Amino acid sequence: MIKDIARLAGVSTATVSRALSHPDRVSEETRALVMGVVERHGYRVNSFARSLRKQRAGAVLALVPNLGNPFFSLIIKGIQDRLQEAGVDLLVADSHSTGGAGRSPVAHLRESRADGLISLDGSLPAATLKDLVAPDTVGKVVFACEWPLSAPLPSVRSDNREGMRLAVDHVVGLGHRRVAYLTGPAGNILTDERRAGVEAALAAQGLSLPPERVDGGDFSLEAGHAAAVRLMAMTPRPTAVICASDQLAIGLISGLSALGLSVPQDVSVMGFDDIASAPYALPPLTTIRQDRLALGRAAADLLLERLADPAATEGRVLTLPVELVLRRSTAAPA
Amino acid sequence: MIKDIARLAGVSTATVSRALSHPDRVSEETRALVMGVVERHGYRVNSFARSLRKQRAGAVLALVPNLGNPFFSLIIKGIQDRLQEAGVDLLVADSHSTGGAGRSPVAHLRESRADGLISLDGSLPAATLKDLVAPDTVGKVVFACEWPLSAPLPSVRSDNREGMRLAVDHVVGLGHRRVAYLTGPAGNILTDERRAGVEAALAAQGLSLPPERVDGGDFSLEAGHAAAVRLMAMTPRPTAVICASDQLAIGLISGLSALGLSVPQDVSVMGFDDIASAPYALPPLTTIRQDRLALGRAAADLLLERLADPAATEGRVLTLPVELVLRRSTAAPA
DNA sequence: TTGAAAGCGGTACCAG
DNA sequence: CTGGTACCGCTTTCAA
Repeated sequence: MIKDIARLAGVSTATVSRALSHPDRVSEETRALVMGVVERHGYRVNSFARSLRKQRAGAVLALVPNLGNPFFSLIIKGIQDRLQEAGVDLLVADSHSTGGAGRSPVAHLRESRADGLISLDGSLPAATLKDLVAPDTVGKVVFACEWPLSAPLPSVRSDNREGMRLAVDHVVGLGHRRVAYLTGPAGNILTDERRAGVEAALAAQGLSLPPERVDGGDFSLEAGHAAAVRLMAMTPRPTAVICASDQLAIGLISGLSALGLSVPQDVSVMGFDDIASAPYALPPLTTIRQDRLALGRAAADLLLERLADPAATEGRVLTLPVELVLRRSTAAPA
Repeated sequence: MIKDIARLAGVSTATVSRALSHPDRVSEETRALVMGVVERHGYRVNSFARSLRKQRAGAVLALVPNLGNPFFSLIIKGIQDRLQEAGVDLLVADSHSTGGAGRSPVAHLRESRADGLISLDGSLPAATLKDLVAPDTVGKVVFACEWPLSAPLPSVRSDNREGMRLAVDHVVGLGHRRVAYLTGPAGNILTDERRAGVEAALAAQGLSLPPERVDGGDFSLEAGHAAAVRLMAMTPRPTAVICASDQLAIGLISGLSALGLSVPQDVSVMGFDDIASAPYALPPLTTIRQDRLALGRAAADLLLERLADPAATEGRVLTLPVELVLRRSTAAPA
């Protein structure tokens, strides 16, 4: 194809290639000539041929725990925005729907379909993780939002502990003493971090988090809804519940409402994330905001930098600030 | 690379290639021999070289109006699930964040980065649309959820009109006579379809939808929230509001609540979509369910079929059934 | 069943 | 600044 352009322009293929990829290495007139022909024929370089020759895909893979989970959409958008600026394509895959023919996500790297990988899943199977830290892949991987405890790979994350400190200080400041915690899925790093954050902040206030005041088990609406009955059956009841996610909080409020209880009159509820619907919950949800768009962006940025210079980004961890967003779901205890 | 394997196995590269791609065209023992070496060295084919030779990318591009909008996540997941089964990769791009260097999404097709395109955006710029119906691309494109009115391209969609008929019949059956409609963004095909559906169904009941009883303007939570004041300022007030999306409905309920009004006692509210949080809204939202996962799946399926046989899928339109989901946000008028 | 070899469409080195 | 050309890694005739 480039041959056709070369012939039509009366130059060599090398010149066409240069005119397209290194405009400055070609004389003004030649460039105009070539570009004219290119334009007129709607010529586009074949990305395989180019990739094969340059040994890079021009694409990056994002690995998402569950593509159907709306929580990730903004992170993905952040990633895509940044990649697009760099002229890099974004491939997405679901880390849970096990690669059809059992293909590990790392296959994309090894088959050079992608130059790098951003994982939003910190709980990858040990085998996959092992593949990721292999010498030929370790320089191409970055984590976003979650991260694996067992390997010191570069990552971008929100300041989960600080977020929970903000949450605890807020409800304790309101006068709550019995605060319950709705946690995420076992084995998840965010679950661990946030819980540790809650415990530490509570301890700093001279309070504790007895295990029976911890419920939940995943980040979902359902889990939050289901926890309401159990939490309210306790005596004495907790007067405030901090949730590991907004979904959990919204589910909880729904469950509480089904019990005839209202927020924040009967219980205060806090979320974590500040998802789009948090301001429209009833009552509007007090929560900890993490900037998912910025997180995605930063992760893409980090990966791009890592691909360019693996050594410089070795083990780099970026912790993004979080913020307390006061709305109406918390109040002083009755 | 394949050369190394060939050398190590003591066979030709052709044989290695065959053992990998057409195991049946190679003797049992040769295959075992080759596979052994492949296994031992963790060899993976280079996808560019293969793509370059076979002239196909093994990837498909999904074009999303706004990657950050959680509404699309389930559709994307459906697409990805189906593609994965077929061993095809999924690239995603945002149709609104105009391709960095102004690259049209069609560039992916022309540069053979993707074999096909699934657009979730029915309102593509005229120029893009023109590119899509060009002879060399028209056989590679399919629409999902939305579709362009000006070009008869294959598409998968929900039965929007029937959905609105269900909604209208439900509220009218409850005894409502003054029903308002919260509509989507102007120029959007779903906006048009759904509104037409509402009008037709209302007409069939001997009722009408005067323009002043139409509000909204996009599918968002914000728009729903903002509409509450205006809707409630009307005299006489509408007793039921049908919304073009669940987001709109949830925003509306929030706005209503800020006004001291409650649903469904003061007003009945219906949504459309049945998003994950609909059952957890306060009150749980009565809505029209569209199966976004199935929709994505079907779209991927259709594209795969179209790539295999463009003629057979010419202008094909798949309309997926929708369903009324009764919850608590609707009741007989006071 | 297997091997030799011709590309697939570009890129970049090396001369000129 | 431009052209000739080897080569990126794999697939697929064509012959043997």
